[in-house]
Amino acid sequence: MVDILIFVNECRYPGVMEICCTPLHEGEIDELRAEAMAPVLAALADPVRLRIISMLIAAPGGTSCGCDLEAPLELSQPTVSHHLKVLREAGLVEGERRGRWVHYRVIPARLAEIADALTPELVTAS
Amino acid sequence: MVDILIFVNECRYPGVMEICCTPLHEGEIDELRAEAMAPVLAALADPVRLRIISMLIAAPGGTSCGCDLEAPLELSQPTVSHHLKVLREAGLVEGERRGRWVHYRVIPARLAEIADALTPELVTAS
DNA sequence: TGGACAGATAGAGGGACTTCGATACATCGA
DNA sequence: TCGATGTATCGAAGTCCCTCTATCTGTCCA
Repeated sequence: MVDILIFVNECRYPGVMEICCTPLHEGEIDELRAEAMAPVLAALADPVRLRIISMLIAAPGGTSCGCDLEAPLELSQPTVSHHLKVLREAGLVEGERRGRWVHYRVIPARLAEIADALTPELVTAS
Repeated sequence: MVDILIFVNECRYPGVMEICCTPLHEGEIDELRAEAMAPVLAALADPVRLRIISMLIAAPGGTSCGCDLEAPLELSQPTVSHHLKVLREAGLVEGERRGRWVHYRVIPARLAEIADALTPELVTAS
């Protein structure tokens, strides 16, 4: 899809083009914060893992064992285990072993952190 | 002086927001929604692109031309152009050509939609 | 009109990711 | 103790992503 919008701006000051590239960057996040935030977003940036998170939240009690995820996801056990590990290492879910099962649960605060990190910037922008 | 500014915004995922940003906590999301949401998160899941978004928001007027991003990011022009393209195709930023510069701007609503989709219902989830 | 400059594109190299089958580990029940 | 079952890890194949250099397009100014 390509949207073509045509804007017609009147510029009163011919020299204004030179101002366009004034140095900016005040209050932008630093490299460290970006490097810390990206992996968590990367953990979320997979259809399978989004579905896993959604399924965990929707599950009765907010928990589900890994074996119950394989069938609806139509993925092999090692693959599901891999995705759960990624989510675990990103701090987005936690697992609790109960006998031979591991019950997984979403950590809501972690999701909220990410959401908040994306939201406040909108205040200054709008 | 009259400048004619042309907006060319390509969205690789047409109609994606309608299905992409169903909150994760409102029942189990289906495969289509997950497939639509993941690429937008993937666009965000890169330190360079997070910094670009932050820099655009922090810039005076909320816009910056691509050339001003290269130095602080310490990346080549093609690399910065590539990242801007990814953000553009995810619908997270838009570019507006002014003369030989292209001014980029974050689309706050898009960020807000992602944030809303991630925001868990802490009351029920915790 | 030609040089200078901003931006986009093409292609390549190196690395990371997703998925699988095979296999090891952990726990339960008989 | 032994077999069954749930989970984790390993290694491989294929794909995708980030970055670069080289090059092309588009725009401005002398």
